[in-house]
Amino acid sequence: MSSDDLRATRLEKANQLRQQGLTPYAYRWEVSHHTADLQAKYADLPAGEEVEVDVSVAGRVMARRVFGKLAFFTLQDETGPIQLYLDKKTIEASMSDDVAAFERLKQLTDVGDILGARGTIKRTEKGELSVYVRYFEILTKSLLPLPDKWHGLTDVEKRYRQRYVDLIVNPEVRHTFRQRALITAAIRRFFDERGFLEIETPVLQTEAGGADARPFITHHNTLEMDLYLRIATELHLKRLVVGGFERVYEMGRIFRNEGISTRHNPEFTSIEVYQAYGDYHDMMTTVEELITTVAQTVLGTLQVNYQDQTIDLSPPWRRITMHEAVQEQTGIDFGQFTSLAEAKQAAKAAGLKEIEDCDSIGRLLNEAFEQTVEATLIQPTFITDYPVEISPLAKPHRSKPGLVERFELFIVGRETANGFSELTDPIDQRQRFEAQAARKAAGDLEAHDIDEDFVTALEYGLPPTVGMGMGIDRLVMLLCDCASIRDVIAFPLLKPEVSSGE
RNA sequence: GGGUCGCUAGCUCAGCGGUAGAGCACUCGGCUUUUAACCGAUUGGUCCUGGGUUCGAAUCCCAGGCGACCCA
Repeated sequence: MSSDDLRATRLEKANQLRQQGLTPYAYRWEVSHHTADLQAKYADLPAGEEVEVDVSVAGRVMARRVFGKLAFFTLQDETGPIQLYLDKKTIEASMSDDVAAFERLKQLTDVGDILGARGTIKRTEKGELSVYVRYFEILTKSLLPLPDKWHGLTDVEKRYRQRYVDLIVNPEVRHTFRQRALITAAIRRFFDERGFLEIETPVLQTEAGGADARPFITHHNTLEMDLYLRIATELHLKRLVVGGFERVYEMGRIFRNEGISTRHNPEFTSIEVYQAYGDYHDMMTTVEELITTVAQTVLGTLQVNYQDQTIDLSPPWRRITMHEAVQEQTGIDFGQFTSLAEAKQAAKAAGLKEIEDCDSIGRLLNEAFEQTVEATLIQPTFITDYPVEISPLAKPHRSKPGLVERFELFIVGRETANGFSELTDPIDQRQRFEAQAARKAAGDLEAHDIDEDFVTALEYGLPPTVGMGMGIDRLVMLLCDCASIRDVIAFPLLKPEVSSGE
């Protein structure tokens, strides 16, 4: 039967319900229990026994097993399944003013319908905990068939395009998004308990900044001006620290106009945290505490299984400078070079590729790091002390010229967090911005102009401050063992399907 | 951006140059202890789109679309 025929059949059933004086789209149902609560409460009820309690459940029919005068439905609510035991005699006795009740179950309900059911608790002789139904209502008539009850929905594209179907039939998907909510709640609790204030900053901005990334452009009609969607929350949160909030954070959506992959979605969730009077050493400890607290709260363990690898989150995590890490992998000490040409020669000799565009030793070092070190950082590792050229908002290192006080946290070869002692010198900041603006003028689409107002804010005085940004999606991927960022974003960006005939 | 693979019934898939198939779902009949219920019967198609080759294309070729994976 074709899709249209299946739908027509169910529409006809909805009409028949109306003819019986019933609505296929009810208004409410009094729920007394979730199925998981019942499963837990009556876990020890022996097969064949009934408990004379009144319970009321509601959910979606996932399976129907109908006999002549007896039927078993599998009902699924948010917490999971329970069986409905529907027996003709009992239903006819308890719904005596509704003679068509049992026939309605057989003829007018389908897999996919939302049902409400009241009755007692009974474990069947075959051992399945059931609601022994005395009264039921069809609360919502479903017009479309669910995927194959055994194979489910496996087509990845369909799962993302119709996430609601994915959620109905794949319990592990519901679990992932529940875990995600627990993770974000635990993160907020962590910072709230430490005196941080969550403050929301603008998504629409006249100038994007705070990161190297291409922004999305949108348009304000009455102002007749283009606006950018934010690529970071950094510059506004630091303004708040200038204003006197000593501990602030924001968890929210960031938009970057770049490609899509298993690790990139154009809109993603980050948290940025700023703490006055601290430095990057303090923040590394905080990040360590944050992630271990979240893992312990949500997973109950610090041994995380990710894609067949075991990640040990037990602190303390390894801390190693970028120079040391690169030297470990390549044997090259980038600190010894006095000229770029000399450094490039050594890099080429070590087999590094595509280094022609690097216009400084610092960028070359970073390239060497990305090519040789990043993928090896499986267990949590803080890489510290980055070149100033790639860190335009970080404070110069207190003892190492050319470097800044910055760290990045790597887990399973992925950048998971990025933090630094914030640059508080407005004159230095202006010069760094000018260098970025020059790159933009030279055609770098990820570079941005000087944020004059931010420099002004720094001139009023930013206390010594440490900041940190972390990708929430990647953390959820790690803790939920998801290979693709699309598995932790409910509605990932997809190209529209082109329907023929348009 | 490059490479590999996929797209056939509502779902999961087979068919790979000669009449478009199976299981599940749906529809009808039977059935008071099933849980992938079972038994019997029926129904269901833009084979992703557009060209080309051929007597004949779901199948071979070209281009395009969407997606997955790997690489950059």
